[in-house]
Amino acid sequence: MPAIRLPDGSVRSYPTPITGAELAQDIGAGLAKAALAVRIDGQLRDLNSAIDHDAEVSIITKDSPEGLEILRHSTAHLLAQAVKQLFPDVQVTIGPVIDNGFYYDFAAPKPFTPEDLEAITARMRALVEADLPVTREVVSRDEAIARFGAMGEHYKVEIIRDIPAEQELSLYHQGDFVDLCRGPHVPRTGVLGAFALRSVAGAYWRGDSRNPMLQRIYGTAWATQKELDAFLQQQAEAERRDHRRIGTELELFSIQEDAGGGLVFWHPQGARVRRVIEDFWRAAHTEAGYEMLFTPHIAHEQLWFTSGHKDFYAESMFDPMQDEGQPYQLKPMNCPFHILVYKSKLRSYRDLPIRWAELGTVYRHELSGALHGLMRVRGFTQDDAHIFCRPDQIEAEIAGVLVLTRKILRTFGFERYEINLSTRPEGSVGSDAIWETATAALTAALQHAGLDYQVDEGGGAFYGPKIDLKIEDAIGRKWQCSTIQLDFNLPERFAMEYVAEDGRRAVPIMIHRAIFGSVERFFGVLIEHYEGKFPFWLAPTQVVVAPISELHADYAEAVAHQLQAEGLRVETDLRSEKIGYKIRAHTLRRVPFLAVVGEREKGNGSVSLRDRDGRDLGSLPVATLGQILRRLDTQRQQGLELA
RNA sequence: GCCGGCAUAGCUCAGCAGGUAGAGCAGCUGAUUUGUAAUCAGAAGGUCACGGGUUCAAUUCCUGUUGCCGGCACCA
Repeated sequence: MPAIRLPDGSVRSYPTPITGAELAQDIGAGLAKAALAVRIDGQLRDLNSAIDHDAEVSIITKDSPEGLEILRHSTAHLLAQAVKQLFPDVQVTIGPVIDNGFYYDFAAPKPFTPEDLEAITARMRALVEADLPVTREVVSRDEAIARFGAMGEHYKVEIIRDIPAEQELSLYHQGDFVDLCRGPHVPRTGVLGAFALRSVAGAYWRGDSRNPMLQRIYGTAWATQKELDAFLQQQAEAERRDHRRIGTELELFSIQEDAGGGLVFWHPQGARVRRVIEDFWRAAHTEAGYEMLFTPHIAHEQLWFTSGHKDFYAESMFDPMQDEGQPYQLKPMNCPFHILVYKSKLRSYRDLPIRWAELGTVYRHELSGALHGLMRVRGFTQDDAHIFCRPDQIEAEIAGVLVLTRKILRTFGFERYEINLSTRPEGSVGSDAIWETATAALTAALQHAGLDYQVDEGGGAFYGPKIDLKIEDAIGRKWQCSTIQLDFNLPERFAMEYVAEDGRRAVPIMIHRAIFGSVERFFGVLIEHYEGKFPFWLAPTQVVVAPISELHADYAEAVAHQLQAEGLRVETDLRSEKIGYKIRAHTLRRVPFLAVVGEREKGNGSVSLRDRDGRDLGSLPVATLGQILRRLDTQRQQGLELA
């Protein structure tokens, strides 16, 4: 005689065991219709599982996160059912829920084509239409193996063999389809519907590149068609922001087949932006007590044996080149060079902390399949810096890095971060004492800065703990850029030292840190973050002066010169085109301001100003415009408001 | 690196059961002298990614390479 307590605190008693579906029906017809599953004493179960004891029960609908997950999982099963019907010789493997959707991996003799996806989608819709009941069956391990073995589902058999013996095995049936699954699932296929298959791709069995490659079909599923449409629209939005497309359109950069993949060419418009970014970076670092270094791009291979890169990082390095019988190595990192500068003379404890920064271009042999626009390249410039300090200075230095990092990121409009503190992993170098000191210092610095962070236990590098920072862009995507890493390894390997207060030699602590990470990648993130609409201070071309007709060309040039004299990046558009044409052209280029000059403006020394969002900012004297724009530029304002 | 797809003018894309190609935009020339998101006209622009093969004939079919796209794996 179960007494059931509902989430609102009310209790319902029933004379006999009752299923989740019956309970929902008893509460209300609307709920019964929306119900997908039940939670019984915290356990998610199928809707038609029986409740035979006193319990806390809630009905799960697709409006809850759990409900949506079940919906997606059941849609993955629906996909598998459709595939099995259309391609009987395909074996099923796994079909989990992921962010925004699901996938299902199949061992298919022939890869799926886009046309196959359409056919599969159509079959899925038919199966929804058929409204098949979804039922659960508990089976013994031997029986499960026998059944899937008989069906020729060898991957399933392998999965079953790996499931711990004590765990109950359940099968889910819907029509002719049966799958091994923990569940829970929706009660009927008819409740599914707001889904779309998105792509097909290869994926290794069990994620191991030594295993055979399976065919993975990705899909997305939502509670309502409206949410599905919104999601697809958001995907389209992300596509519109694609830095590769915008980069070509705005002539910011290119990657040339003739030169090779992953090697970036900065065109004049992109190079202007980079220059502004780098100038700002240098100024901010100088202000924060850093000195700038320049170091070579190659060095004797031996240096990389000393650093350990040849042992631990060889796969990511280009092969050495020979010169006069000596092997030279293109650098994948800057740190050994900064260490050599440190070691060029004896250092005192009084010299510490030493902060050295370099926009250092490095080359890494990324696998060809990993390359992606500016986000993953083979040659890139790190905004690198190394701090050498005493153990007692760690906390203050980390705090300083955090302040500088936030200051710089905020200037680009990044205010929200996700921060991870990664602690000591297995098999790491360095003493217990130094790991404790360092980890405590990192923690203290984060706490004093009032920053929220998550601890990734054992997620540190073998050479030291680290803080990683992900920035959130304008449409909520997260990008890993900044990193602060302590290093107990390299100072030992290079036998770095300083003379301590007591006259003994001590080993300095080394901190690696980057704020942008890679200038190329950060630029790519900026393009997507701004959708190519750079704030005024970053815009490659800040103003275009466009005359109404040739009669005003001289005046337009005079205005442009005057603004250039203020240090602004100005162009004129003297083409024999109507003003509407020029407006359209420069608006599409995302130039922040267009200064239109005609008879009126020429007459009174003004311009008619308009911004790229189509706002008419009225008429302004040229001198006033110069002042206003100068201020926008130096203040690095995000928006284009003139006030 | 692996699986699949793709590669045609500067860009976006048509086309070709095998008979050496076409549009829009951009660029160029000319006309127009323009008032807030596309003025008109003309000419030009291609080793159909690159190499090999099949064929009387290859941009088209086969094959290798390179690059790109979507994933996977990788990113101490």
